Amino acid sequence: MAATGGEKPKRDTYRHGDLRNALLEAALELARQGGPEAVVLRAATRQAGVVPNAAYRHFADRDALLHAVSQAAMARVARTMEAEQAAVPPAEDPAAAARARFRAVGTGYLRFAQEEPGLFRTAFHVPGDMTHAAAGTAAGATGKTPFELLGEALDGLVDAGLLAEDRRPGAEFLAWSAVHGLAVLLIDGPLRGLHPTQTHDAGQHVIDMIERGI
Amino acid sequence: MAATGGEKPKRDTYRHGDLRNALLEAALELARQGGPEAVVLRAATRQAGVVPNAAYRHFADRDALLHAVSQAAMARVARTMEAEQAAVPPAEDPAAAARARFRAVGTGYLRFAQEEPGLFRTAFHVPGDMTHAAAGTAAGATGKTPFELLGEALDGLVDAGLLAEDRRPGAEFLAWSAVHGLAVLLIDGPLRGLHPTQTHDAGQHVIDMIERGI
DNA sequence: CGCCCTTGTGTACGATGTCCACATTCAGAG
DNA sequence: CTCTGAATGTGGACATCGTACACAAGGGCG
Repeated sequence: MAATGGEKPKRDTYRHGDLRNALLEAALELARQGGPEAVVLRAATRQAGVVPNAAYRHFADRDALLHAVSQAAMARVARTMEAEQAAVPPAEDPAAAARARFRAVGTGYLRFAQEEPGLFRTAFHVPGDMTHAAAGTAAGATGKTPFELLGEALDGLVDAGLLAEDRRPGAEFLAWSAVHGLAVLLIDGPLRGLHPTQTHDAGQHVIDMIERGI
Repeated sequence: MAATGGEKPKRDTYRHGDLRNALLEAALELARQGGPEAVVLRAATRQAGVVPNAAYRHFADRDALLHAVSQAAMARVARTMEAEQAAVPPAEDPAAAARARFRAVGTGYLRFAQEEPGLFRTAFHVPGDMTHAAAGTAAGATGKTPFELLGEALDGLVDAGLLAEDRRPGAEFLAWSAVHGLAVLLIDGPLRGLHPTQTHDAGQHVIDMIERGI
């Protein structure tokens, strides 16, 4: 019994009915624990209770599957950021509110990176092209991608008078660089295995730097 | 003739003489063009004109080989940073000199990322552990690792009175985060394919942000 | 000169991505 | 309601990879 992995779904109908989705789900789970390189086509089909080749009816090749997983992971990043923003206490001062919303973007991003390192790495794994980070499939509940969320938060800073207009252009790349870099450091860099509280502090420090230096 | 790849070295001696090095060299080239996933053990042995298993006399497994390549790549990062520092014109004002040396660290780092994306990605590819970035094998000509070079540059800023002492602790992680994040953006993020001059500007902007926000 | 440890060889196995031909089924045209 | 074609799964096969095990070659030290 130990020989047969842990896949359950014994189909009785010839058709699966929802293979594409099942494969995506299985692949997402693989990515969750093991990152992009753990997304192996045959494993996904196994989990879905189907023969390896069946996958080719729904994905051109392994890369296409991985790409779909990447998009899904990116969408989760967006959702985590949205959740973080939603959690910020209702603001009195509009400037304080704009600032809180901006910080929530970075905090959410970093939180996701720590909580789901496998998915995080998969989201940003794109050999050759990552422009798709702005694609529709990468959007969260509000229909916005992580980049769009960041952009809006920055606009909010400008509106609130916290960021000079002439500093606005290109600011997303400054902010994104810093936060993403820290995320990498935390996930598999020298800052790995930091205590959660220290991790949070590190994140706040980086965001402080961004606010000062942007 | 087209069937046999492009490997030349027809050995006549049974012993290779310098296999470990040959493998490392071949693997480095593979990484240079194709990143970490392109480092395939069999390809390296093929290039070295030796049977696949021979590699196991010098590396425990593919991961060990990849690790060695990663270290070598990291050393090149260090050398590029050193070169960038060496190129800064002799300073009059000590403060300006410290500042220039600091900026050179970031600029060199970014330059390497653009010029050798494959090696750059390989240098920072470490599934599980990246603490080795501070290991001796990762050092450049002066025997210092990228992290150490950054640390020294920051110390220089403090000595020159450009950075408050109480801001010094942990500053390397702020700076590293920002620069590394930008490097990733430039290599396979939305900033990929930017014009070299724009690329340089982006780098300077990020370093500006660091100086202001650190 | 002879022994043995190091280094390279041969053969083999399991896993993976992918191709091609075939089987099964669903859905719509008549 | 039946027939038929387009979707969807299946089976079998192949090249490539990492790696294990047993064997061969040969260099260095007694």
